[in-house]
Amino acid sequence: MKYWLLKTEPNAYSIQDLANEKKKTTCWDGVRNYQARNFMRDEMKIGDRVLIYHSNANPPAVVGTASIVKEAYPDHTAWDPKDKHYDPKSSEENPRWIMVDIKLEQIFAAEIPLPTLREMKPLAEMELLRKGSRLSVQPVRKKEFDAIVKKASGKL
DNA sequence: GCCAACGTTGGC
DNA sequence: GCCAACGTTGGC
Repeated sequence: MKYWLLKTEPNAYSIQDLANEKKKTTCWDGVRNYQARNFMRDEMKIGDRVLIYHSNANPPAVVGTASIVKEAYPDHTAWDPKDKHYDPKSSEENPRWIMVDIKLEQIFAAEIPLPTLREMKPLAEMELLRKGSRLSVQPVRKKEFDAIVKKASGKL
């Protein structure tokens, strides 16, 4: 089983929006970065665990967890000229972008803000905390995932 | 709103 | 294949 972190801007789509979905499940559409796509396409499997991160928020924070419930399939929003993430180079015959479905596991009672993440020793090498890191879909080490969930449960 | 750090595009 | 110009991300 693998561990991941997915970024979302709460202004556009927050973890509360996910909680409000039927079955607390949503398709993770709109990813338009090759490295992020490749992680979703090649490595994400049903049952993998996910940290949800609110970027461009006050403060930016890890706000909860989810899991993968459907593996990679074409992102149809790329074919819709009216969609914000429309890409004319993607077609039904040759889809360039893909998405997965995720299901909410838990919203942390207390989110973990970025400054706190930076103080946590087990997260010293975390991709999210690297200077200039912009990847919206990124792998997370088990010890990083566990440390964050443990912190959120108030056991640290 | 600013701007540093990236990623992509396209001329050559 | 290089690289300048441009667009985007995301913390502050």
